[in-house]
Amino acid sequence: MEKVKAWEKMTLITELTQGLELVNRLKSKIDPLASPEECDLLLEKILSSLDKSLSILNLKAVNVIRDPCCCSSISVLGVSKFGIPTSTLGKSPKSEGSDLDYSRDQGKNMVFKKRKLLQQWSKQVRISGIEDLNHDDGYSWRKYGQKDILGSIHPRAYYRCTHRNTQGCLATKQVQRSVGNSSTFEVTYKGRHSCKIAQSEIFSLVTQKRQKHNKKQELGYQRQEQEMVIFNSGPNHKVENFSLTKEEVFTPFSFPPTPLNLENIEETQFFSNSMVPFSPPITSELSSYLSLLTNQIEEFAMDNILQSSESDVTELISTPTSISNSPFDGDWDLSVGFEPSVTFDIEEFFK
DNA sequence: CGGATTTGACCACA
DNA sequence: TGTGGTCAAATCCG
Repeated sequence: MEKVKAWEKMTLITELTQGLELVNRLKSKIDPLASPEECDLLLEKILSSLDKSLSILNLKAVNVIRDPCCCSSISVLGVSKFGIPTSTLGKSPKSEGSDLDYSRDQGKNMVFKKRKLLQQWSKQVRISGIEDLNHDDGYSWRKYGQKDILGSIHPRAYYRCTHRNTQGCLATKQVQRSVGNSSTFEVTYKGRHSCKIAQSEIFSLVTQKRQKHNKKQELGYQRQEQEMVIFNSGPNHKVENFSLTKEEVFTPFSFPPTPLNLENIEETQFFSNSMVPFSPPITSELSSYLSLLTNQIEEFAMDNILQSSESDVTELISTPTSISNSPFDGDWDLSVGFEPSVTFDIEEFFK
């Protein structure tokens, strides 16, 4: 058994390293002189490599049912993933089956009353400096509570997605001023966004970016800008620690199968399932996406493979789990390794 | 006036 | 029973 796991790890490392290398090679090829065929070939290889990795990983999640509300959830990288149904994640034995507890006003909000049900995943980031905490991550949040926390000078604020009522988006976040450094905020995200508004906003902004870019080109801009994706956050938005429990799956950009308008067709293609190779246009956006892919692979390798020793796992997440933190134990969805929000700075992205 | 925030009360869970 | 998370009425704000 251990040997199998070791073999899987090795294969994953190999495949992902290869993917990384290919992406870098492709990046270097993305210029007007590169032939489309060459790019196609490299893309095919990258996709094949990533698919292999995912096949291995998905074997572990074969029993996982797809999330009913995000049934076609696809990460920003186009990596197909298995979602874990909201109603089965972190569920206490008590609340299984039809024994779902809703709020007192059951018909009104369909809001889960049981705390555990929302603990699908959590991630914690630290944000230095005063900024608009309601929009620091690209989503719009509504505060619904504040609570004094034992052992902490500062109260904890509770936010939920603005689209909770309109779209049933269950994403929430908690913001608390750091005890040591009061200019630092600790933000813990829970639940996943299923709202379409956030997604369409992102698409719309991407389109705006594209138009802006095209205009610049028309105006004779010579400089090639990497304007689509900026990694490792801006100076004010610092992702210091990140961790996921294995039952947690976060898809900040989980794209529904709803048809998208034609002007976003390129994004749609790119975001679609990696099993279907997409065809260029090779654009600066693609180059940027590939940057994202490169970083994700690097992070994936760092977080999930190279640092698989339990001692290295930052214990920031308080999600109750009886399973060890080793990323390769038990059933879990490794597509979280490609979770784009880890290094994806929305603010920088949309500047 | 409608949406967002505040805040005391309620509830689940350990 | 204490603590953390959520609800919902009251209040604020643009």
